Amino acid sequence: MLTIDLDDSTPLYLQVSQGIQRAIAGGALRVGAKLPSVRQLAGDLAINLNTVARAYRQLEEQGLVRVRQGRGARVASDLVSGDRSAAEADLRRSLAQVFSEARLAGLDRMVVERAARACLDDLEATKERK
Amino acid sequence: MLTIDLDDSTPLYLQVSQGIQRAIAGGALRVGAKLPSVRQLAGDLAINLNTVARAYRQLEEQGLVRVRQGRGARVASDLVSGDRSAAEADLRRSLAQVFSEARLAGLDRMVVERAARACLDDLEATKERK
DNA sequence: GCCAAGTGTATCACTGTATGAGACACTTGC
DNA sequence: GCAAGTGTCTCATACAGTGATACACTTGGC
Repeated sequence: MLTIDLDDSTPLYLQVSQGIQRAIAGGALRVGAKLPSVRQLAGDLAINLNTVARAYRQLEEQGLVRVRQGRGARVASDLVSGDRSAAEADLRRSLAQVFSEARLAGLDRMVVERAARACLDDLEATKERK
Repeated sequence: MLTIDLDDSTPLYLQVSQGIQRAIAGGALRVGAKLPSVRQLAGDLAINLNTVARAYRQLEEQGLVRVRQGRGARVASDLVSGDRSAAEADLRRSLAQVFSEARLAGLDRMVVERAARACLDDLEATKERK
């Protein structure tokens, strides 16, 4: 469910935390679910346990995960705090960049629209099966 | 047209190159247009000229800009090379992350859809006026 | 032809971030 | 009480980002 790409310039700890974010947003990880231990996940991904620990700490700062020494980490929420309008502004900034890159790469507007719809659908898909 | 946010963790040189990318994708900068000199832009943005130079060099590697010593930099193309299917895969990865973050921030699916459509429209807006 | 002004380039130093190795501390169950 | 499992801390290293400064190329006016 979670993969790491060493060629990607995105820091490993971010690849990990973002992967878990997506799993939570998509419903693959529900509130209360236990995350693998830092050693377990580090072993699976063939990276250092500190790197996983850092990802967990970041998720805890966002309030998505609750980490307790000796006990492991669990999903604490599927909603981060912070005001909506700021989030919407961030969303627009991100989308403007992503769409620009897609168009520069020669992707047609229709292709981009279809990809966007597909991604949104994927996100809801798992969520529905409650 | 181009702004720099020191609080944003995105490297300055990337903020610069991405801003120019967006300007090219949106049509604000047409092929052949001259970019400000590295000193000029660095002065405007209150950053080091090397940082701007690095952004220009990156844009040149992508083939979007042509830089010549002593002569300045011009927009060389509004299309980067590379195959479409890879670009589409990248697009999907990026969108999956951006949408996940938006939903975690509590944004409704409809709000996200509306933002996406608005961003796409903005992108085409300037382009039309030829 | 020369030179001043404008342009990008190269080098060096400094700082902070990312990653990893290893030791430490807490919790649980037997 | 203790062994096994869990997260945390500290230290070291490598590299990326940024800036100051000096260098090299191009153009235009004379």
